[in-house]
Amino acid sequence: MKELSKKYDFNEVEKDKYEYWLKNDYFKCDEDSKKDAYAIVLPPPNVTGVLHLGHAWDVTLQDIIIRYKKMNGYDCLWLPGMDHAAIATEAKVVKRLKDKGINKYEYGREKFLEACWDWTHEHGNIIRKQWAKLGIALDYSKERFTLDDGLSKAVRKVFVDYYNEGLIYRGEKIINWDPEAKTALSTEEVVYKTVESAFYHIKYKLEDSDEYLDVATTRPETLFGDTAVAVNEADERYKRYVGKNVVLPLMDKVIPVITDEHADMEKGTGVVKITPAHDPNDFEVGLRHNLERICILNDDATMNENVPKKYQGLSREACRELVIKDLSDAGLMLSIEPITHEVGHSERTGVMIEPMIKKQWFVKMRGLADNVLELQKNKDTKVHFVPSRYEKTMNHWMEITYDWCISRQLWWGHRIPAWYKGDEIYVGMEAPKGDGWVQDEDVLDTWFSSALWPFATLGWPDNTKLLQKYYPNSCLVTGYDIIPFWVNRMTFQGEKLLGERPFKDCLIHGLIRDKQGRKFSKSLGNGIDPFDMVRLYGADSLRYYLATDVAPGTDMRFDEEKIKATWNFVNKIWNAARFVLSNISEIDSIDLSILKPEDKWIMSKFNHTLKDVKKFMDRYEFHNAGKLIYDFTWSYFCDYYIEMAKYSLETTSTKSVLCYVLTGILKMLHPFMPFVTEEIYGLLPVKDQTSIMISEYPKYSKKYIFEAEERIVDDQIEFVKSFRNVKAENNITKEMKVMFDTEDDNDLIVKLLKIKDNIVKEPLGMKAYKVFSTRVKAQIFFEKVESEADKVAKEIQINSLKESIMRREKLLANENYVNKAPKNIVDLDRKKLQEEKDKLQALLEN
RNA sequence: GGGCGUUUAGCUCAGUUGGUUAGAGCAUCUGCCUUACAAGCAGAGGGUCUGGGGUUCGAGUCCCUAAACGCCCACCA
Repeated sequence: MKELSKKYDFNEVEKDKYEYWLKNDYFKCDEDSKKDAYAIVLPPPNVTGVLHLGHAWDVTLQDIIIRYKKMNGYDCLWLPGMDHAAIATEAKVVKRLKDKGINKYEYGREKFLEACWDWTHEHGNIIRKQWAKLGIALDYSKERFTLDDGLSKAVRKVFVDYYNEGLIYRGEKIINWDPEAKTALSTEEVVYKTVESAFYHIKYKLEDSDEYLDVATTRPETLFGDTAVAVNEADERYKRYVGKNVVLPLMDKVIPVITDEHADMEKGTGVVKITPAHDPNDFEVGLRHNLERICILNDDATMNENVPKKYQGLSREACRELVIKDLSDAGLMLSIEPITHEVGHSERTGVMIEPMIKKQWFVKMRGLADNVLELQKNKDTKVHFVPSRYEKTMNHWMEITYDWCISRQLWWGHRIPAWYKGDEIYVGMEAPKGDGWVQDEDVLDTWFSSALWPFATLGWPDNTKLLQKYYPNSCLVTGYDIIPFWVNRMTFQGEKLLGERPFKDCLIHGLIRDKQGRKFSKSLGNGIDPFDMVRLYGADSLRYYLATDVAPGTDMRFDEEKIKATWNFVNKIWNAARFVLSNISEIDSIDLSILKPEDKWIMSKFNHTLKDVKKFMDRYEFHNAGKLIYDFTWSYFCDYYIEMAKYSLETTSTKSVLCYVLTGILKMLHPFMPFVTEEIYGLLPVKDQTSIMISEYPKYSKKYIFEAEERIVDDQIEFVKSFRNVKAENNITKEMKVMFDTEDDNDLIVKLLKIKDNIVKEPLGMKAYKVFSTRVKAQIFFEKVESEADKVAKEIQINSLKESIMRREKLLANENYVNKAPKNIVDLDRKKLQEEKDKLQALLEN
């Protein structure tokens, strides 16, 4: 038998396990098997970088589900993959090339894409190694990439079909422009930040008059694009100006004063400048009044040729300063009122978003979203969120959603399958026949392809075996921050294209923060590399910590001390196993036909625990399941059963129970700690499989519930605890004499108390002090000289007992309580009352 | 401006459908090298559950209300 190290050595244990699992194909699904299917698609990490703690958390939860379901007899598919992350990866590659002195546009589309593929392969390999470190059971034979041929085909199919159905259209609208990445964005890719700014009150003089309108704006530099000034029709203050013209400051130009519902009498001065090309509301106003749209910005947010020469080429910031100065110099600036307000920034590049009018491709959302809302009304068709409150996040989005701008002015991504020839347009799976067709330069939003992930990875649009068996997926696991980007879109796409929800359950977790509750960020330098934690404490410790620290859906504050504590737990298991293994090496079967009371006790406890653990596992409440296993293992099994077992190690039942329960613990723990459980399982003399991964999850068995023995041993333990307490408080040493008086067989108590050598038969003197219990019908006497402090302590104890007795008597005298409360609760109170009375009696006698 | 979450021991977190005197880990204090584990064992102290009101025999748990912190959504010129 292999000599096990005293201290748990995760390096030794985790070495080679992953390769072993892979080699034996334990991670592979079997689409031909008759077993029920259980499928999860991995949220594909961006190939932008490497995995962080959030990923580790996300994949650990999924691995726990997969391993648990596998052990429960399901044919499991866990499909891995990565996301090409169009804008994010493109930004990284642009920067890498720039560092080498290469400009993207001079480099050319083809070579640039090669550089992107290089980047993808590099980071893909790193990510695969990281997955292996964490021990996650991914079926690599099914691995996909959001930009591979299959996904590309699916993307084109959706695009073409939607186009033909009128669900995808090309149009000129105000979109969110990222002047850094020089691309359009969707509303989800815009994050609002509070910015210090000001309301600039500007004089718009009436034509041929000294009168003026006070126009307030936060963006004075956009006045060059103004084509009207609007007031509300009902606004008495401005009625007389309607239909007249005002002179646009700094421009030799007049624009009309119009009435429009958009002008709110309550807001500002009630006069609003209309810039149809740079504001979504103004765009609508412009449509209603047929106003000219003057774009005043270049794609990099510098001023273009539509502004006066002196401002051309300036950045929007520089232009604003100059405009303010020029307005002030001209006496046209009425006042500057400082404010803070929310301004949209690009989620990726961080720069301020410029609303611009552009021709882009859109998905018409209303119908698609309504379909989801309809299906969410029925429990058989809805996506079940865990925790359920996140359903509201999705539904709200479905209610307010806008048409989705899907075209991106990038190169890295799925190129839009549209071709142009003059005014003609062709949308199709392949390039049209004939000369002169030019393909659309743009690519699609990266989320357009990832929205198809739950089914395109299974072969859709072909009706494959995989698709039939594993769609809808059983569960999706992701963070709440991804709901708007991804979960929502997978849902409407799956439901539209396949007529069914993409996954039955959606397990949502939170974000990981640092110990002060701050987000991890590069600028704070508070980032934690999960693989540093793996190096320090092992993957099992990190996994158990991540899976059990918080309840589903809530944020986690990262605490390295807790990973350390988890290592202690693993070490505890390791040593318990060491003890068990060294005592059961010769058994070749498990014989539970004859059991001692303590055997029955631990068997009962094990079965109760198992039942609850399964309940929690099925509900994705891994923090509850983990806690139960922890308590059972440490308290019941290690602290009591193993201690009791030490006195009957030669007995067959003891050996069998030790082996049986240890096996059960390993199996319950395996989804959380795959490495150490696999190691110990491999050393067991009796087991059902070669690998714990493919072994069967323990089954709850009523046969091994022994209520009577459970209660007897519980009572004995209770007695042991109270005497240990007295023993500690009175410094009872090994040498002190005690007398143990019992009616029943309470040998166990003597053993657990380790007082065998202290016991004397003859009665002790008059100063004997007594510990006793009615439950086990036993008393212990020992000599004690009562100090003043003891007397005080005793007095306090007596008083609190009296109080408790009074409280309980009053409660039991309350008819309302006795009649309305459940019987078992009331009975418990009665029992408790009697015990308190006995205890009081004993104290008074001492 | 809407919506959501959090607030429980010194710290980080649990706490099922309301039901014994609210739990865990870490930290603290006391005593132990007891032949699996001193990163361990045996004990102890420490919270009235953010404040206020209500429902109930009974509230950390349900309802109303206030506050602090955080998040999401929203075109405030």
